[in-house]
Amino acid sequence: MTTSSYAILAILDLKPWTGYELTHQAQRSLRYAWPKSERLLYSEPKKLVELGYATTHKEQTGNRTRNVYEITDTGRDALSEWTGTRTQPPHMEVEALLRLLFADHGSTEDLHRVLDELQSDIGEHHESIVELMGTYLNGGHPFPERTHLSVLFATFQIEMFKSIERWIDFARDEIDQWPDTENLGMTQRTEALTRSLAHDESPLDI
Amino acid sequence: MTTSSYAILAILDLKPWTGYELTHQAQRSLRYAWPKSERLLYSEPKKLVELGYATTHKEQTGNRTRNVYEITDTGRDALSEWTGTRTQPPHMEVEALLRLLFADHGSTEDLHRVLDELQSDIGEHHESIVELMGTYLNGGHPFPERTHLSVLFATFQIEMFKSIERWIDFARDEIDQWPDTENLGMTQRTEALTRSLAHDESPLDI
DNA sequence: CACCTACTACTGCATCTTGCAGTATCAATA
DNA sequence: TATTGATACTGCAAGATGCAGTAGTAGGTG
Repeated sequence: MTTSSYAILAILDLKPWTGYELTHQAQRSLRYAWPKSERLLYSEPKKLVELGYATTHKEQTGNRTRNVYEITDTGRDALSEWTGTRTQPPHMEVEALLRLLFADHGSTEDLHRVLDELQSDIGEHHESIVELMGTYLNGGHPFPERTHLSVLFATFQIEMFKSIERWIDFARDEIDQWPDTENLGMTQRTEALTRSLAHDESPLDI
Repeated sequence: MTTSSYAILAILDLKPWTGYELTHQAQRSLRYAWPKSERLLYSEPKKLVELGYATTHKEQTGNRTRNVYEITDTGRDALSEWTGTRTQPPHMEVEALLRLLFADHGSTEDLHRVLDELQSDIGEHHESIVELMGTYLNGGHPFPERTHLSVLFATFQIEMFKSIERWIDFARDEIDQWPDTENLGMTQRTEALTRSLAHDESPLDI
């Protein structure tokens, strides 16, 4: 059982789903906490059935069959046990930052493009979560009794997106001061920044 | 060539390294932008050699051999080409948020423990990057001419860590208002939060 | 001087995960 | 009637991780 298995098991605990529904529900609801590929999401419920944590049966719609999955009591026990285990540390991959670290291979224009791309990726997610909150306000939550959890979760997302967008603006201003990407080293500005970071101050507030 | 391959190639461009040094340098410097396992980091330079992007030779220290890798001109060309490709969107896995989303399986104490664990994980990283900035101030950067890049990168980290820590405090206050984790749904507080999020306001500022 | 520990320096293997291609049905619209 | 887009998956190759295992070296202790 991986964390992904428990994630699927938790969704399965809400109600029975077909593989297709489960996969797409997982992509929608877990996208910002635990993003997993469609392929994996299709495989997980099969594993749960093998372990006795879920049951499956085929449903017919005309000429097509769908696999319906349902959680078992053993599955619910497994979920409760998971609650007691240690939470894994966050894992964040940001290719834009990787490219920033090695920006001396390209021009400042290249680096600006990287920031533009990051901004547009974050912007999309940002917009769609703001929209989602609009639908919650109109009673659009699929499991209304769980709204308090979804909304607290959403505050995290919005905070992150806003922070990243603020940082992008800050980084753009900084890079605009650079004559080039290479060999600047410890400039006066960089030293001021380093000093404030070493005192654990937020340089964006200055 | 994956993004991880280019990451290793970029580090190889700084100077020749042994597999061991390369692996550990990559873990230190990429931990917050592109975290990869030791195992992968050992495999990547071999792939680079196969592709002609690096050369390798054995060095002897007594009875032990070490593999030294060096970038080739073809490798440098590959790096330049990479600069022109689209940056991948960020990918963030936060198990603590997954557990928050399904917190109705456990108690508010369980949820508080999850937040404590997140805080301690983030806190460790936060501390170590503040310390790192202290060493930069004392000329401790291994490639001084690249300090401007490392420091701008560090501003991102510190901003993220501070945001997450602020959010943890906010979430703790919110959860303390909950009589339980289950079936609260759209409470008055949650509705106020949802409303401010739907207007793209930061609820933490209120 | 032998012993122990911690670090150096990797490799193999099972398992997890992704991306892509492929297959086929169904419903709505033009 | 044809076509598009959504439904409903599966197989396979390749990327990535975790863990165990192997073995040499340097430094300090008793």
